[in-house]
Amino acid sequence: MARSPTQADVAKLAGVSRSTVSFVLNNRRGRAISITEKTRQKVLEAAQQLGYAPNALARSLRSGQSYTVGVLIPNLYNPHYLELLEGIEQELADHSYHLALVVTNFDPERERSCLQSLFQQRLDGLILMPTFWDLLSDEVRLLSDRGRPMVFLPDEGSGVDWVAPDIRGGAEMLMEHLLALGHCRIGFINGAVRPKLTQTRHAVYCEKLVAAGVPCDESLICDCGPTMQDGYQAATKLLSSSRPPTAIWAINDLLAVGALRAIHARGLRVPEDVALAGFDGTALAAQLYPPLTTIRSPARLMGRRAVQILLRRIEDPKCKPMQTLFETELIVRRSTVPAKA
Amino acid sequence: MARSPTQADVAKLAGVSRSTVSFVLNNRRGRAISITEKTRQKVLEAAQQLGYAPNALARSLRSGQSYTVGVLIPNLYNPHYLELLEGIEQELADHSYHLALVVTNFDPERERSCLQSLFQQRLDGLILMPTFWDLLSDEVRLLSDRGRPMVFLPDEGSGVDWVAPDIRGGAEMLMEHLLALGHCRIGFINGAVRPKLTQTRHAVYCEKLVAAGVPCDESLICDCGPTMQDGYQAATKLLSSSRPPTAIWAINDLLAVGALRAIHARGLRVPEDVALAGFDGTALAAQLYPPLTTIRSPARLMGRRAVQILLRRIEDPKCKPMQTLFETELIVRRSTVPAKA
DNA sequence: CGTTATAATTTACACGTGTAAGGTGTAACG
DNA sequence: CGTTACACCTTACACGTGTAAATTATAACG
Repeated sequence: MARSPTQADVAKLAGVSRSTVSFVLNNRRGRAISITEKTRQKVLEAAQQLGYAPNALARSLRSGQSYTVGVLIPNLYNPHYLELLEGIEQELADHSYHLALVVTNFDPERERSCLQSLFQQRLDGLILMPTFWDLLSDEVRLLSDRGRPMVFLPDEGSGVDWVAPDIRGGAEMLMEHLLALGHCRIGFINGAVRPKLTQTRHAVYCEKLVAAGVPCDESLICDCGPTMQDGYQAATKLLSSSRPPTAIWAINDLLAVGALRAIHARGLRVPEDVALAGFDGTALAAQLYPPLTTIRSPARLMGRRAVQILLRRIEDPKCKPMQTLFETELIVRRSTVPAKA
Repeated sequence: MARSPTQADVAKLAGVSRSTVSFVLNNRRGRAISITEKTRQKVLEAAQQLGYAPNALARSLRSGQSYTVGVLIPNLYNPHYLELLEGIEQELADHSYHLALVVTNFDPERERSCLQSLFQQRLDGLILMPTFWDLLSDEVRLLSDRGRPMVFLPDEGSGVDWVAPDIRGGAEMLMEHLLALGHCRIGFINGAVRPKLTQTRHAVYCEKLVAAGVPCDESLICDCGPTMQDGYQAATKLLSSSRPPTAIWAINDLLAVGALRAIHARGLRVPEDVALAGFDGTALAAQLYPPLTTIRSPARLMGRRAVQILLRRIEDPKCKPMQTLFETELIVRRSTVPAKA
């Protein structure tokens, strides 16, 4: 009921000064400050009795550290982002850091207000998952100038810290896989909320087709929104074309879920009639039927690494940019290669 | 580079006292404090020039409000929890509150340390999604006694604030639906991480069978973990029995995903050979093939409501317990009822 | 016993803010 | 001209903490 007890309350009860309480409670062994065992016990007992807990805000104000990291996530329904977030959360927890979550929905305004939080010292650092940060370069530069730590995940920029998967490598493996299976008409479902996030895969898609001597048919490329439902509609559109594709590549696993339903709904078999592949290698891909061929990037590891870099940056703001590129891996499953009957 | 500017810096540059700066910046119109337009402009200009932003920590320390709400979530892969979280996040954002996320993995230790945070005034309140809180009654009671606001989502206890879906009603509708379709052997996949979360559905499952004159065959009930993979294994086990079920009810949509793959993998058709139903009514359920019959609870709304209650509680700690039960809805889809051919 | 070294504790300041209370200066009015 | 009223601004305190510096108590030693 009453307000939470403070060191002053503990001090009064124990009959000592407030700073003695502080010394006892922050007792770093081997410190130049010494306390009699007797008063030490008195203080601990009083603290215990009152149920004292230090006020984290006051502590942060004093120390300049909030032990809180902000995380910008575009949405909460794409499992790839969530696996990244899982890694981030675990690593932060391992270091006793707190996690402030902001869902941006790709809205620059939301992102801006989040950067503002970093500004206001509520946060020790920021992990920016795919964002419009290129549109916010003013704020970002200002924050950089003030030495505010931030890590981009994934986003490769020079002079800043980032973690990213080798998207190009993965995309190449995937296209080679599809082409090697003999597919010439490959549909491409391109969730185009952010051109920046999709441009590499789009480029590789075209390059690999051309390299294989296949013309890049624009009608096989279908832009759409970010949800499963969008993937369903995109695939439906591709399949109802007069010359439908024999394989479909959805730019991420989430869109592939919708695409898979669209294929099934038309009574087509996967992969016999239409092969299907995704991207990201989420757990969901393995649980579809048939299980989905995809490119795995080690999302949880990437999340953890982003935190490691951020914490390193916090403790040493001057150290040179840290950037990690993670290998990706082709996971071939039944959605492109039928079980040997 | 240099530390962030404070009101003192602004004051010095503008040539006024620090508190004048504070008055200008917090300028509540119609306040008893008046400032000359001239100095007002001087201050604003100086603040602008220095890029001043108020220190949120100091402000919180002073005001006793952190404008941050803690959210305990069991994990980040069950879409139902994520939809609840979405609602929470949106409503918090609408009220300019911050969201501190803690993933508990059903680990009481994690939950305890999170409650500790509330203790330390870092948070204004807490939203507890399914937790072991009944095991933490000591801490919870202590926090309650100190008037710390918290809302349970979902968890019905007397004397505390909560939001919950009508699980019993939903379960009854679902069982009636399956029984009406003529199913007698109904498998029940029971993700039994927390008995408390599943006991109602389990009870209804038995009651409705008995009421229909069908004995409750224990071999049709399969406990399992919380992941899609667990659902796959559970369904596989059920289907490989000597007398396999003609319908399967997975206690949530996530487990149903795995179950669906298991059914398909055995070459069985849904719903002709085995019908399948889930629970929660997540977006994922609609995107499976065939689309999944399920019980919808308005997750985003529930999340929003939880926040509304919490904020109400924060502004008036004395008001009587607020509890909201949300209606659930049976969504019949093709996984139990075939399309009319 | 007086001095001194050192252990134990306290006083004092800082972190950055909001705001009550006090102090100036100017204008109005008797 | 003296008083009063008011607009404007500043001084002063509080929030709860960590810690340097100053102070007091204790013990050691000549």
